[in-house]
Amino acid sequence: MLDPVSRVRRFNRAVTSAVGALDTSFLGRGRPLGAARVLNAIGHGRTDVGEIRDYLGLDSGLMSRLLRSLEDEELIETTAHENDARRRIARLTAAGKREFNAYEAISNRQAKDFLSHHTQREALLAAMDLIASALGRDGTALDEMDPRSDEARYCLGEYYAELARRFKQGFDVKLSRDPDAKDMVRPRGSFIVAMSDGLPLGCVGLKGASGEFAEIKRLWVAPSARGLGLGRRLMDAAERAARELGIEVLRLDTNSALAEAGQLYRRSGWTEIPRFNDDPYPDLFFEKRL
Amino acid sequence: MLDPVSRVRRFNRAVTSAVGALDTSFLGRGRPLGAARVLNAIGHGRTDVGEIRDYLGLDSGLMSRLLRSLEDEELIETTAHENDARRRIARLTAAGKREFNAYEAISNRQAKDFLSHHTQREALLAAMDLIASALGRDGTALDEMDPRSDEARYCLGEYYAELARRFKQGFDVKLSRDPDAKDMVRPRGSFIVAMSDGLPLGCVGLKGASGEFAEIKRLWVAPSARGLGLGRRLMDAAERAARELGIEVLRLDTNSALAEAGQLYRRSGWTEIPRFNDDPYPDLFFEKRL
DNA sequence: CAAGATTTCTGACTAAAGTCAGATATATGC
DNA sequence: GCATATATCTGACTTTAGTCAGAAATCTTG
Repeated sequence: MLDPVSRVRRFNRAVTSAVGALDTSFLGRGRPLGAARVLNAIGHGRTDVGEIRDYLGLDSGLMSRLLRSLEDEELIETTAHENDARRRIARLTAAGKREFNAYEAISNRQAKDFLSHHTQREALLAAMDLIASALGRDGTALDEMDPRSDEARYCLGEYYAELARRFKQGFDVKLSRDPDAKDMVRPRGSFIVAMSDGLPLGCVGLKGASGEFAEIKRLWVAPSARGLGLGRRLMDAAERAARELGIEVLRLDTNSALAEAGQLYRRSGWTEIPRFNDDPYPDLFFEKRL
Repeated sequence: MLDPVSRVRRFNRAVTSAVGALDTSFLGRGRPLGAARVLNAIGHGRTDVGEIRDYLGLDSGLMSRLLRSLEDEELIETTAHENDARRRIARLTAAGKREFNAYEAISNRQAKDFLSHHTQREALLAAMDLIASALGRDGTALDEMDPRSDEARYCLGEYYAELARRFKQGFDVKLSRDPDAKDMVRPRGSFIVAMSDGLPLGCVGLKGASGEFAEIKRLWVAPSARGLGLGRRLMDAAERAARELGIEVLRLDTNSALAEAGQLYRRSGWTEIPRFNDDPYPDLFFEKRL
């Protein structure tokens, strides 16, 4: 009754039948599922035919025919790739955009209906985030971004909110040494965001150009993505960026209230050093030589 | 980025591709999905051909052919139903049992692998329970059971644990008026368990034979199934059972720390009355005339 | 027991998905 | 420039799923 394996399998069954219902709803617009999937992939910005084929796992012959059928419906147009005429680029026509929007509307309404039937909205959404992250962890990509981008600012906002929750004395960015965005952009530094299917799941900043060492700042992983090794991946990526920038010494500060972070640093080759700044929040200081 | 609808859709995408992988794994044994599904349904104890057809949503012609193909492989045998020779009963042969076990082993290993890749095990399982309950709520059946059955005892254990967590002074069954199991079995009373795909999600007891009124006891809903109206359904079922048993007055006691329960009673026609017993735990008392 | 209903089976189809061996056009490396 | 690799397309298949009409056997009800 409490066996974890049966619980996972119960989840699988529940989800399989729900997904079955989801699939048939796509047939509501008089188009076979294959063609609908290709149309959606194009609508979501995948234009390269080969990329769509890989993404959907289709045979090239089948893919070709699906493209032809969408062309016959005048929903898409294909052109040759500008640098490589072997490759084809597919784009939605005006009618194709309308059709794509209709599919989007169906999906959005379904999602809304699902949510509206439940009073446990937040718990349900948190559970969905957790599972989507767990299932999609191989699909989590680390992208270098500007720390002023929407994605980065979302991560930083969540990071500050979490510090405020976890520090006894609260947290106010203005009182801490908030790094200048330019110090976390090449060529001085870097800012990396972990993105999973459009949702930011974590970040880390590399703040350079402050003399003999650079600093790791703002390491954060979304609660729904913890335990998947994402913190480690972000730190590795930041170190890689540091090496590319010719940085030899890295430092960071943290607080002993953030136990997981401290563990991560110790386990990945950082050594504790004495306080090297006067920021009021940290009480633990680390260094790593690359 | 935080839009609930996008979060639901991200979950759908993650799960659809995971389920896709799950489906193809069934093909790993060289049998089309349809036949594999029928074999599994029979293995899980569904023997009546018509029942399987309804469960899997298959056309009778298709079903018939799938049965033939499984028979050709000598994985199943069919016989006529003993009371109705039109109906057919399907059973696994020894080879069929081996094959079914192989499918079970694949599913179990997949579930185990999934869990072993994550350190957030308990959080993940809780999230899966929540979502499975939310998706499968139409499939939650209320079954009358003996309060000494495994399912009932699991529910009661969870119920006591929750009271212990939520009451400031803790909770010890021995100090409360624990009803005799016989008073919650027909013809005196009843005990109802909400089952969803093998997992007990809630319970309620109807304790009769104590004079001029019967009592509702042990109303519990699993955390993962709250907000789905299950408490209401359980109460309705208990009242229905009470009417069948000719009971005219129902009473119950509860504690103001269980706010949701109090709300439910008030909203479904119960009226508060003065204390009618000397149990140390409750501080709220209700009555309903049927 | 006759008429009608129910359950399963069979035959004759269609649609969709998927496979595979070339053909064609283009790019790349020596 | 030529051999080789790559990307897409076409034709000729097969498999799987699903539909539908009607046959055959059996049950139910008046």
